[in-house]
Amino acid sequence: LRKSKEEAARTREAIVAAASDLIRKRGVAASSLNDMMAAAGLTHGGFYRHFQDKEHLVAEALRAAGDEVVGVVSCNLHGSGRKGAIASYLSTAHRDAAVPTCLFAALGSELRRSGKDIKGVTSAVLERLLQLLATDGDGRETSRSQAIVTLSTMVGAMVLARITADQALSSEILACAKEHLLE
Amino acid sequence: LRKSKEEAARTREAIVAAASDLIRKRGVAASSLNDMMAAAGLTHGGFYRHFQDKEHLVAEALRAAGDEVVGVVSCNLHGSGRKGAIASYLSTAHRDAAVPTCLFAALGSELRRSGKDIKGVTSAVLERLLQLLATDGDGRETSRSQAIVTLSTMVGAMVLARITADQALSSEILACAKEHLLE
DNA sequence: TGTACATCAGTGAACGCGCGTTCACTGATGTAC
DNA sequence: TGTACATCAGTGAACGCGCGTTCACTGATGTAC
Repeated sequence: LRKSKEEAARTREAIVAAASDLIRKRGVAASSLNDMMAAAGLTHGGFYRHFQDKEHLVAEALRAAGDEVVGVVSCNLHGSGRKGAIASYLSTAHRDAAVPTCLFAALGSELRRSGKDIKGVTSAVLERLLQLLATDGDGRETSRSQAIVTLSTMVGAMVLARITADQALSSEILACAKEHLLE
Repeated sequence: LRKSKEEAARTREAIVAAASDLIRKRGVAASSLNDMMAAAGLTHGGFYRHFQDKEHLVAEALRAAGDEVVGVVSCNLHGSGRKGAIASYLSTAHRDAAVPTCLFAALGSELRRSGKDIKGVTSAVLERLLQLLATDGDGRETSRSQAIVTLSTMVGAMVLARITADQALSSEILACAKEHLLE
């Protein structure tokens, strides 16, 4: 049942997209090839027609997730300015999203133990995010160190808000971080 | 080869301590019972004489790790004040430690997907850390919302500093966060 | 205090399972003439 | 344009492995008398 080149390329993209979502939902280790292929509507056997091994798919999926978070933040920056982008990131909607947008908050501690290729991918995403945040919605430059602190606070607040079992504390963390970053 | 009650209790503590270290090094999922028992100098078969199942050990190990981070921060606060405690947390030594002190920075994204028992343990640790940070080294109260923002920035900066493959960027993140939090 | 027996901490083999990976196979697609 | 054949996307069974968990066993510890 060979597929046309266009169809095969679409299949590959579907696998990457499914992997990108599943990995942000469950983490890298807990996302099996079987699960990711099934999420793309395929059986596991065909995986190696598209990717060398699991690590290569993970790297591509994280690159896709990185493009997405950079795109969303960029879009929010240009649409609602620096404050709007921060408020959107620190919203309960982002905290509770079935597929978290930000791969750093979703995967941070797992990415630390990844191999060089994956670390390279996520480092590039981090650098792009910092450059984005070092401009406000109208393209004016703010300082790089301010961007670093802002992103650190955003990611840390989201990680802590998702850890706690106490809903009131979780919302309090997001609210405090938001209020502080919006001055 | 039955052991005395005291010896058995010491064994149990050793397992919890070994698990606490290994889990912060490698994460929960990547720490097998076999590895944790071996780290305590035992074989895997005896595990169920001490714990009901893996999840119960993980919960205890995280409680122990929580006690440790609360202890370290408390000690630093009383020894070198608020600024000293923050500087110590955001040091490259903490970033590169074989066994990370802070379980939130080390395990944040994995804890999010844990069961209720484990979330309860980590929530309690988070609350204790916030109460600690809401006092300075001399016992004076600062605001709770400030403690939340400070801890968010600390955890986020450590997560990001550990993710990046770029050593210069990693150190820059820690330095920026430190400078900002120390005013 | 001594003796006989029950308890149980720890060992090492075994289990069922899901993992990443491989492979023989199918049949539509792509290519050479 | 039509025909013959090579290619390869996708399927489903199979592999070796490590996982969490169970279990028969050992022999020192704890207990009853």
